[in-house]
Amino acid sequence: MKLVTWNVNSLNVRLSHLLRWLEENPVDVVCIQETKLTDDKFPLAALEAAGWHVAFSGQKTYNGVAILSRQPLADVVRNNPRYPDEQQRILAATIGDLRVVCAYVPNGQAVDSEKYVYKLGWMAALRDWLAEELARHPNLAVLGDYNVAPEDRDVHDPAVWEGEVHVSPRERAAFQALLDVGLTDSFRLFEQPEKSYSWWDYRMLRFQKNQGLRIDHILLSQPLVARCTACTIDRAPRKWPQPSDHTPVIATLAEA
DNA sequence: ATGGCGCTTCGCAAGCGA
Repeated sequence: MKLVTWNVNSLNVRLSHLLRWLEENPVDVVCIQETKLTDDKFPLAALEAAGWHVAFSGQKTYNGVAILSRQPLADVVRNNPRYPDEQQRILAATIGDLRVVCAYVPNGQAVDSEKYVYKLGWMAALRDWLAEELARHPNLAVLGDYNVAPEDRDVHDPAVWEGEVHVSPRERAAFQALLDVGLTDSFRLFEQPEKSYSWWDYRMLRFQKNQGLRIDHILLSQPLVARCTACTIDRAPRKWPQPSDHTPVIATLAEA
């Protein structure tokens, strides 16, 4: 089965991209970030017509997350129960024998800004909650836009980015703390092309020059690591007209 | 050093993203 994470940067604008990509790519679970839609505006009918079970949690203008699944979703949880948050950034659901968490980690804006402090606190609370989720659900997959490039090889030019938001030592430590509860970055289980990224700035021809960051990740608990046979980034939709600045990341799991 | 682009909104400029 295939699990996907994709920050669509407005589901309103990108619905046609999403539907096209889903037609071209037979997958089972899709975690979406930055829907930027209140729940009353969510395109539920279009996605159900395409054969998806859907859970979503949105707000006006910013953030918003959704999970699409070929199988029914159960035990849907909005937000981190340990961290009251007006911003809609987390959705969890049980799908078959998997517990799936869709996460949109705060951007952080600039190191030491108010938003950066929020990001670090938010990630620490996520870690605490994921430790509990993992105890309840050994088959845990956490997919999302983490807004952290874990290592220098995930950054097109580490010298330019040194100390900046997305790569700062405290953000990388907060990301490592997520792994330390018992999760693994599935992308690095496998040989990967050099200069693999999942986001490129719209400006300055960053995509054409492949000057990006790898900030969208699929983290797997140990039993799922044992089942994981591939993790890839699909750059194709970034080349379509009016693309999201992020591109899908796909993990493949063998049946238990 | 700056801005470049794109999306959003009680739009016509500004906040935010990354």
